[in-house]
Order: sequence, then structure tokens, then C-alpha cells
Amino acid sequence: MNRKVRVRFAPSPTGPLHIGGVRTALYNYLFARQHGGDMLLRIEDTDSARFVPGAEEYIVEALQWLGIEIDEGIGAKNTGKHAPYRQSERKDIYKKYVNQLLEAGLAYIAFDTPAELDMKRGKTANFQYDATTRNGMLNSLTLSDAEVKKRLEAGENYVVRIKIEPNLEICVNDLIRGEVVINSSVLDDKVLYKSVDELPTYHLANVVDDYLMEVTHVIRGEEWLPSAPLHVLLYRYLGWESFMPQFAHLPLLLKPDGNGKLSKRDGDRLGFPVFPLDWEDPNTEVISSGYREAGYFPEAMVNFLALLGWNPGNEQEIFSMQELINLFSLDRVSKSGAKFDYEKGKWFNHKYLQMKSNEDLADIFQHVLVDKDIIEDSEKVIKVVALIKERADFVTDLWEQGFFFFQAPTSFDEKTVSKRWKENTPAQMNELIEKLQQIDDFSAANQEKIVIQWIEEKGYGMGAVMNAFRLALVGAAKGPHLFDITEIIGKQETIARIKRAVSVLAQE
RNA sequence: GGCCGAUUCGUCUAUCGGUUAGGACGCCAGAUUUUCAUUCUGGAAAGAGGGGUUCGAUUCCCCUAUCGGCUACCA
Repeated sequence: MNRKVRVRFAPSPTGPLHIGGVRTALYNYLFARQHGGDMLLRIEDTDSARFVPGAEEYIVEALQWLGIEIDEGIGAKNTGKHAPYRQSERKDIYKKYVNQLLEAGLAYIAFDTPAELDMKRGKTANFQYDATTRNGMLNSLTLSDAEVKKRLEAGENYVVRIKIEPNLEICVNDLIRGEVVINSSVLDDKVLYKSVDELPTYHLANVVDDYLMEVTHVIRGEEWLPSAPLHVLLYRYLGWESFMPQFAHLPLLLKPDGNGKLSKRDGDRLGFPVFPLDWEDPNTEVISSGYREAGYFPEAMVNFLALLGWNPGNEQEIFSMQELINLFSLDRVSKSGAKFDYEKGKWFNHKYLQMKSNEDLADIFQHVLVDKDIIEDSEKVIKVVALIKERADFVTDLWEQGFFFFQAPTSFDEKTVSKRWKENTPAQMNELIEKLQQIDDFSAANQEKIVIQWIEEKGYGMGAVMNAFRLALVGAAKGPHLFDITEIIGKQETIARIKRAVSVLAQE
């Protein structure tokens, strides 16, 4: 059977999209594009209690920012022929298959309340609702038809459970891990449907939808591996085994330190975002920071994430989305979890920042300047960016690295002052002012020639003069080539800054 | 506890039985530099342990250990 490749990303709208989810979406997308297939976005909102308003919009916006395009479903240009793509809007569809399973005797109705089940679990260690226990519970297998009917008519809440046949070897053929075999006896009679909200659970919904939506490959996180056999069984029970998608369970993204799945708390604790975009919790109004707002380029994010769990087998590190699409393959996805290395993420952003043209970077940097009420013509900003970009990881770093191109230092670094500002410095600086005063061609090269010549003639220490000069201009012992700075800020400003340093530092 | 999965430098990883176990991030040192940074060069740094299979195992198998995931009327 040769079907068109169709994959889906199916998050639940319970909050902002987690970075691990982003990677899952990315891998699905790369796989779809490489095979000329379709990428669907489906919203798995079968838990009405956990629905968070705004989460769906967030997911769509995040994927858009990253350049992960949706061909069908939520957020797609064309709605698609399998609409709706929100599971809460597909109630009738699921109901039909629930009934089919019920009629075939492959599922049954159970009336045990959550409280009763809790009690059972408290009493019996390792209690599992399955072939060994279902006969002692309140369900359509133990109750008479009349009793079941009576309860149903009375409007009593119930769930539908799958009736797992015990002692069956179930094989899941995973594209990343190979064959995973488990015995059906360790599976419990999972709830497929709950009458309270007339919604199925994930297990039933994802199988039904993947079948109906003609999904060919299910690429999802490793946390789903244990329930994959259940899904296989469901395909079998529904008579769709020959249309069953292929599975690929991705390794998890782990905390950078210690162990465990990467969580929101880790980001807060270690000071980096775990979400693509800023997110404000609608209830608590607490804001969680996102990569976009932290200054990351989406291309860098994609590159970084792509390599967390996959590599092409050579030593290339930088990939465009198109290259990733060409190179990606599921059999080069690693099996073990990857610790999230924020430092490496920064390095990727640094690389992408270096690849940007000075013009593009200047345009972005202008926003930072405007926020600080600094209005500069783009010609100057481009020149500044060219001088300082290689020292920056983020666009915001550009300010830190080059604020002195736009405003005089407001303070002078103490350490540098005590090290570089000596007794005879003010006199030298005054001489320097006079020297600069006489220069007409204020280009860096010409200034440098004249100033150095002057220093040598006078027999001053090169380091002594230049470092004090820098301190006056920048306020600290940092920054690019000194005469590049003076050329850009100009003669007048240069002299003003030296004068100011002489007067301010004299008072100390 | 049970089930499933995983295990190469601190981190991400390459190696598909024979390698001085390679690269990248980070770290350290040196060079360059009037400062800081960049850049360049160099360096330290790894096959969890134990059994097999084999002429030969990081690589294949088993056991143990460790880590992770799952074990809900959550996804």
C-alpha cells in the first residue's frame, strides 16, 4: 500500500506549547516536507477540565513564528476535507465508534465512580481494571441488561472501557526503536469514553482521528510508547489494522542538570525559556518567557532543536530549514533522551546573528534604540553593527556592546580608573584634545597616524595614553578599535568626552 | 512495585566488529590586540559494571546497575 505521507501534530490546549512539543512538531514537519506529504494540526481537547483559553492561538502563532507550516487543520489556510480538527467538535464521530465497539463486545460500560476506584486502588496494591478484576466491578459485564438500562435511563454517569483480551503478544513496530513487544495482560481496560462530557479519551480519539484523517505516520514523544500497544489493539478492534499508521517515538528533552523531563520550572530555576513565545497565564497572570521575546532567531531555534536528538551523520552544524528537510531521517533519530543545553542554544543564535547582513541587523537593532529614545540614521547604525556584531549573541547584546556610540558614558569603571588614570593623565588628555582639535580629516586611519606619532614624539607610554583615552570615551576598558569609535562619534563628541572625563575624574 | 525504553568526553553527538574512539558547545592555556571581546592555535575530557559470542568488541547477546517514561473518567 503506497499512501501519501500524512503526519499530524496533535497538542492539547492546556497551556503554552512546550519546547519539547515544538521539536515534535518540527520533526513531523521535516518528515512531511521531505516526503511531499501533508502536515496536519489537530487540537486534542478531549479533557474539558484542562482546557486553557488562548492556548490554541498560542500554538498556531508559535509554529508560524518558527516557520513550521500547517497544510491542513487548525491554523491552515485551507480548512481541509477532514474537518473539524478540534476533537471537542467531533463528539458524534467518536460516539459512533464507541457504539461499534460496544456492539461487538470489545468494550463495555462501567459505572464505578472515581471515588470507588480510588478506594479500590487504596485497598489493593497494584490494582488494575482488567480481565482479572473486571468481573468484580460495576459494569455491563456483571450487571443485568435491565440494571444497565435502568442506570443509563436514570442518567447515571458511566465510562466505556476497552475489553482487553489477556495474554496476547502485541507488537509495536517503531521506526526508531524497532519492534517493541508486550503482553496484553499488563494493559488495563482503559477508559475510551466518558459520559460526563460526552468526550472520548485520548486513546480512542487519536486512533479514530488518525484513521479518518488518513495519517500514515505517528511521530510523537516517548511518553506515548507504553500506550502504543493499546492503540495497536484499538486499530485491530476497529478493523483498521491494515490502515494503521507507522509509529515513531521520539526521545524526550531532559533537564540540563540532574534528570527528568524538562519542565517549566527548570526554565524558571535556571533562567532560560522553555516556551517558544511569551505566555501569560490567563488565571494567574504570571508571564512565562519565550524564546522569541528573549531575542532568539526562529532559524537558530529550529537548527538547535533539530540537532537535539537527530544528526545527519557528518560534522555539519548549521542547517537551513530546507537542508533539514532534505537531510532528515527517522532512522538517524537517537533513542536516548537529550539534556537541554541552553549554552549551545546561545551559540546557535550567535552563529545566526553573524550570518545576518549588517543592514538587516541594523534594522532590528533600531527597535532597541527607539525603545531607548535614541534616533539615529541607519547609515551610522549599520557601521556600528558591523563593528560589534561578532561580540553579540543576541540583538539586545548590541546595546551593551556599543551603547557608547550613541551616548557618552554615564560612569567610569572604578577598576579601570585606578589602573589607567594616573596623575599625569589629565595633562596628557589636555594635550590630546589640542592635537585632535587640529585634525581635519577625522578618519580612523588619519587620526591613528597623527595620535601615535604624537605619543611617540613625546615619549609617552602607548598603553597609558590609549587606555585613558578609551576610558574617557567608553567609561570602561572595552569596545572595538578606539579610532573606529572616534571616527563614528565625531571630533566634537570625542573632545567633549575627554574634557568631561578630565573634569569628573579630577574630583575623585 | 509492575511494564516499557535508554546508557560513548560535563553537554549534544559520530562510529553501523578491526579507529591514535572523530566533531560541536562549554572549560583551560598560548598567540594576536593600546582595552575588552573576537579570531587563531593547542589542551584536558568518554564507551556504567560483569559475563558471553568472536581471531578481535564501544559496536552483537545475557545479567546487574543507573537513569528516564508509563502505570488517571490527563494528554
